[in-house]
Amino acid sequence: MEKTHGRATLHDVARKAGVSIASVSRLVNGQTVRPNLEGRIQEAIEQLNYQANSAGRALRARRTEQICLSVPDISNPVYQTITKGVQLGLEGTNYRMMLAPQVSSADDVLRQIHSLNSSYADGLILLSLVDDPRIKKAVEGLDIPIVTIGNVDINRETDSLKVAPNALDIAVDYLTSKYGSQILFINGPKETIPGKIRGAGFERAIKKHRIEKTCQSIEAASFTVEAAVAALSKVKNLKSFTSVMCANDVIAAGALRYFSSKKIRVPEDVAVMGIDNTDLATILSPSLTTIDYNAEKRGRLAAEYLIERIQNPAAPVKRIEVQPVLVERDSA
Amino acid sequence: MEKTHGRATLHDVARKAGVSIASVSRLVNGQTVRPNLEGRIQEAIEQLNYQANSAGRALRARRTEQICLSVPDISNPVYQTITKGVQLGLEGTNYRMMLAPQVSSADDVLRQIHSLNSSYADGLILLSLVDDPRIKKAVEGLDIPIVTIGNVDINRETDSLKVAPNALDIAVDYLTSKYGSQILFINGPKETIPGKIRGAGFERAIKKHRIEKTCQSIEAASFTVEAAVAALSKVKNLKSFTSVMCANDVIAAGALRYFSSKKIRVPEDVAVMGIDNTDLATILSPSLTTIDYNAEKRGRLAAEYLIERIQNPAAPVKRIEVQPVLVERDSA
DNA sequence: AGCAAAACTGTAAACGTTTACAGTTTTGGG
DNA sequence: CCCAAAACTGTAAACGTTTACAGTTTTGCT
Repeated sequence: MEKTHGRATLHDVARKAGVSIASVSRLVNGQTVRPNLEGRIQEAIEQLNYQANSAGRALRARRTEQICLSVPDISNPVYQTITKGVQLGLEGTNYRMMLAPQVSSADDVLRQIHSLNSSYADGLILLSLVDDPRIKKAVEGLDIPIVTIGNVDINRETDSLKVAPNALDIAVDYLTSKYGSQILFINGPKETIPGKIRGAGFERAIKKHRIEKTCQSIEAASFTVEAAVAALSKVKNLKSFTSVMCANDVIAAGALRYFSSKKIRVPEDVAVMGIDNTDLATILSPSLTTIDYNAEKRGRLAAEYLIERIQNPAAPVKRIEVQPVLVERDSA
Repeated sequence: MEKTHGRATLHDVARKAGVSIASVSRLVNGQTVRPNLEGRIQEAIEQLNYQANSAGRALRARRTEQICLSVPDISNPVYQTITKGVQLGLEGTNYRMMLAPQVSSADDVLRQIHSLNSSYADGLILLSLVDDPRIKKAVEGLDIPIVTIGNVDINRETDSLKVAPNALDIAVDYLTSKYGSQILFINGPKETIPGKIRGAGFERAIKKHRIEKTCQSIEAASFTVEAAVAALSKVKNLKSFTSVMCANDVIAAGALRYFSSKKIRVPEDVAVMGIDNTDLATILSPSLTTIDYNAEKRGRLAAEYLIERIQNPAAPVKRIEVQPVLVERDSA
């Protein structure tokens, strides 16, 4: 008889079907068993509503069928899109996804990585806003595979998904040709990885165009609407710019909000452009011209690559560069 | 000596410290041990970088320290906010959060609930868009506690967090007093739980005001910007309405987008109001007047109640009703 | 039919932890 | 200083699964 309390185990099924637990286990795991057994076992499984216990399996087989996703801030639409992509990539596998709590500071990331030492996940998708030597070190001690999204550099032969660095060239090409060379760049905090990268990208692009003199770069204290509004409202010579390039869509939303409050028309008086092409881009009015960074695809690929790596640790390392794509809408 | 391969175990620590594994386990779990042992054990733990293996613990102690959050659609900002709230509620505990893949249809929910039979989580926070008798049944077979958010009704003594049903009274009161009694209500799909509830709420509110004749209710095919735009563009007598009440902020974003494209000014020509008070509300221009449903708080409480319930299954059932609050901004 | 090889089955051990129980040490009151 | 009670420690079993190994049955060829 099955136990009256708690869920049915392999033993219960085996007893009911009159076979050994090994046979049940094998059937459950997709190995072939003799047809006469298979019928009885299937029936027993059905009747007892048997489902393999994760902990038992994880302990013995040394795999949890869980992966961990670590994103800096779930409020940012780009991370939501990545999260969705990861979910998509997991579809059809039997991997589950842990969503790590907010991991914005380096300490958060470290704590997160450290916690993985208790082996509750088979792999990690790491997205860090910050770059810190301690992160590199912590990651080396970790014995599960990692896939990184974005430009976090860790000393490890790690699969990674980056966006090709020419996004700001595309943006500056577009803006200058359409609105002239007076571009204001609103960056996020320079101590973040995207802040560094996108800031450098802008500098490179305007240098290439030799328009450094007519352009300017300012910095919002964070990648939020409020910080963008605050940064923008400090700009004295706002009228001298014909377009505003924003380091991401959220900052662009801040710019739109600021201009709307000042009755400055977009794009007639000033063009606004974002980066990421998140859901925001079509929600905002005017809809946002932006550079698509393929967040969903990167999330999906990250999940797929991570699982491939888990299943085949020796496979060659994948370092993918996704191409940014200009998406023209109404704001620029 | 510790093993050369893999992570250190209790045995490794015990051997190094010259004590029994039981003592190490106890120290790790916060029980008191004699000071002379404690020092040695701590040192061994440190040196071996020991961290208890989740699977071993889960198997033996019958708790995974994981909870599962099941949301219909991570693209909807309100679920993002709830997710964030849950994360907040988990902070300071050592519970981890699994984010279930998209569970929009009843089948998805069923699959999700069924999968929990493999005991990979100690509890479930359930948010369902749909109501289905099979869900009730599936939930009854589940042997872990559940906290529901929203009006999903399951036959179980379950902790739940709802929003008091007077939100649409508040909204209609406000709109009529400020913009008169010509209100167009844009609902989401009526086969969803929020669609049903909010639709009924609107009917009740306009009946109370005896303004049924000047109001109208239309239905968007889904809770998305595009569906809202589509629904709105089919309305012939749009000019006869002085305000538009939307079943949530996303639909309100669609309304704003539609009006902006038609050069209809908000709120001068028509007022627009949403429900949820998500991040969208401040991102949109004009910023959205909306009814705050306290998504973050509900998420946080859901997590806290779930953990309380896990730790004390016999505690009295909590059925909380959060009060909706009008948040006045620029759109109405 | 007979036999070797192939295909399957069952037994038992192991994964790393918690915990009941019995045994040991410490504490503190007289 | 003695002794009972309190506080702690160690031993060993158990949680539910997978899997090596040895044993059994089936297959397919002659």
